[in-house]
Amino acid sequence: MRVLCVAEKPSIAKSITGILSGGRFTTRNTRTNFIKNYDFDYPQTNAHFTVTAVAGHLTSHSFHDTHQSWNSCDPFELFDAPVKSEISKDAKTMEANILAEARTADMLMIWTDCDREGEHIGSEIARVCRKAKRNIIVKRARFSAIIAQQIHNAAQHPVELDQAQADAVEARTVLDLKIGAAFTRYQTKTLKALANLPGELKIGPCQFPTLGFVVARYNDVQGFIAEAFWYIYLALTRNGEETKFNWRRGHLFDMDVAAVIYQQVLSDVTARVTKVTKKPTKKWKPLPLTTVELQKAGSRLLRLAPKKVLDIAEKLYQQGFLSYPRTETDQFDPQFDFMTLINKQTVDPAWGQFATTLQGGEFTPPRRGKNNDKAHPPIHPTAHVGNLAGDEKRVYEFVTRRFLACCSKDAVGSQTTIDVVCGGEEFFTTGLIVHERNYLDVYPYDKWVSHAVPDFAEGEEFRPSVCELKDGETSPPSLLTEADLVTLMDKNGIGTDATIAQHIETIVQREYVIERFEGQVKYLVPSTLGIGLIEGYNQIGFDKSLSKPQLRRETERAMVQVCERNKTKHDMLNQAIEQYKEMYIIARRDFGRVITVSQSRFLPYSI
DNA sequence: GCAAGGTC
Repeated sequence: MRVLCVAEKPSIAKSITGILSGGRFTTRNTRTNFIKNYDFDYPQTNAHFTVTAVAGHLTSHSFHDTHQSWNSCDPFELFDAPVKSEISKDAKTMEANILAEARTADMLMIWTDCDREGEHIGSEIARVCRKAKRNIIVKRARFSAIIAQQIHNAAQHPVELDQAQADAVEARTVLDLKIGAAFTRYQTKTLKALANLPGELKIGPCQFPTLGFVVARYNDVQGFIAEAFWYIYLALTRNGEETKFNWRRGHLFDMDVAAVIYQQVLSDVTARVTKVTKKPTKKWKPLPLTTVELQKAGSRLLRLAPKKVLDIAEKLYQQGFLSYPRTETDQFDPQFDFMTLINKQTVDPAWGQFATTLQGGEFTPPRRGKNNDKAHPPIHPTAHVGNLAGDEKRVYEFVTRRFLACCSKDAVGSQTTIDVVCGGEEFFTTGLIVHERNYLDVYPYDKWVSHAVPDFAEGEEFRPSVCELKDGETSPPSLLTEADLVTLMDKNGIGTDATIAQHIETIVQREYVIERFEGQVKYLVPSTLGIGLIEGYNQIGFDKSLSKPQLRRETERAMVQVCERNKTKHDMLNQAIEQYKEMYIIARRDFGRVITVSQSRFLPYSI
């Protein structure tokens, strides 16, 4: 029996080979530089195994010649035009490899990631192998972590490929192409005549809402009207130290009411301590690291663009320093071997000492988040490396410190709250004493510092040194940062962990969005072009405007229904296409308004 | 010449 195993990427092929072969295997090169074929015997199932890989999807989708050219048809026709799927140019040599290997194999065992895209890639691989050998047995190995026991179990008990998941991905792929092509061709043709545009106005179902978020926040900032408020401020200076008290009411927007209360307080300005509460408190250590969290942290703490952080993590992964950097999982497998990885870090001059204390008994299992993609563990260092420089060093350091922090203990402190009453009004102040820093010692990105309050006794009375009616005003929301945008996209299901950063980079490259620095912080502001497009589409009055996340969220939901077999891929495709067609028709009917809004925006092209 | 999703 000869079994051909095909993984989604070379690294997985290598890992499962190492486990299944027990380290005894031979390696053959293929015509694709980075893909190897591994051969070995697997006595457990009395089979000869060949393990290889592809690199993601093998096929790409396009229109037939009749609709390929921009002048071949009205863009609207694209919604109903047939779409063909072909092996993409880059994938030809990978296809040739698995074709050749499949010819002499009895069974194909698919080892792609256990997610929707993995199931679809599996279906692409199966199609190629059946072309080489019509009656090849097709099986799928199911595993949720690269752990010896799981990999052996998957190899010995393969299951069937899940066609429903592959169908869901197929439907989305076709849908995205049609939407992207129809709207891109239409708005480019219509608006290009107007202004001196640099090229095509490319747009797609993820680009629309991503840009929409940036414009919406910009409008919130522009349209913000500050509101005045009033509050009573109380302070006590004792032994040269000032303690500030907060008003329980926070602040009031009605000056007259605030003034009346203030007068009442002034009638008796003796403050009495009603309660002194001292309670233990903790600062929780961080959750295991996902891609989205890495990007947010990278943007906020390291000031690196999300795409840049992911590119660096990718490179460190390829060098064997980090685990796979695209993961939604924020819980470690219970069998995860923490100690071996912690041991590797004990030699580091900066955090080695801390790793040693974890080794010596301070280790505590990481917190468990709510997400598990069943394909990859949280991001962690897989080896120690001491000779990195620049941004690579900073990203590696962040991931490593985060991992060690996860394996450490929460910080422990105690919080003191002092409640006082003055003139019938309640005020309070709090103090914090940090007793054990624990994970904070290795994770300087979190701040938690003691701020003591003087000793107050219950029942104690004092005369405040300050009692004033102060005013202030509400402050505008801040412009969107990249970290904010990643959060919004993640929450609304726009893009995936692997593509969110890409989408952000795309709208910047297309000049719909401009990066604006205020000090060290980078904000995203829409360009005149970006505002013109989004406001134009919004003015048309879609309740499900293309600039809002709703339509994309519905696509995501429909995919889940297809996966659960509550909907066919044809129904999903037809229903979604009908909705986008409707948007398109309204846009075309009212596009004059888009043009009016756009014209003033487009002419002064750059900001 | 259009997208979004994989990964190199």
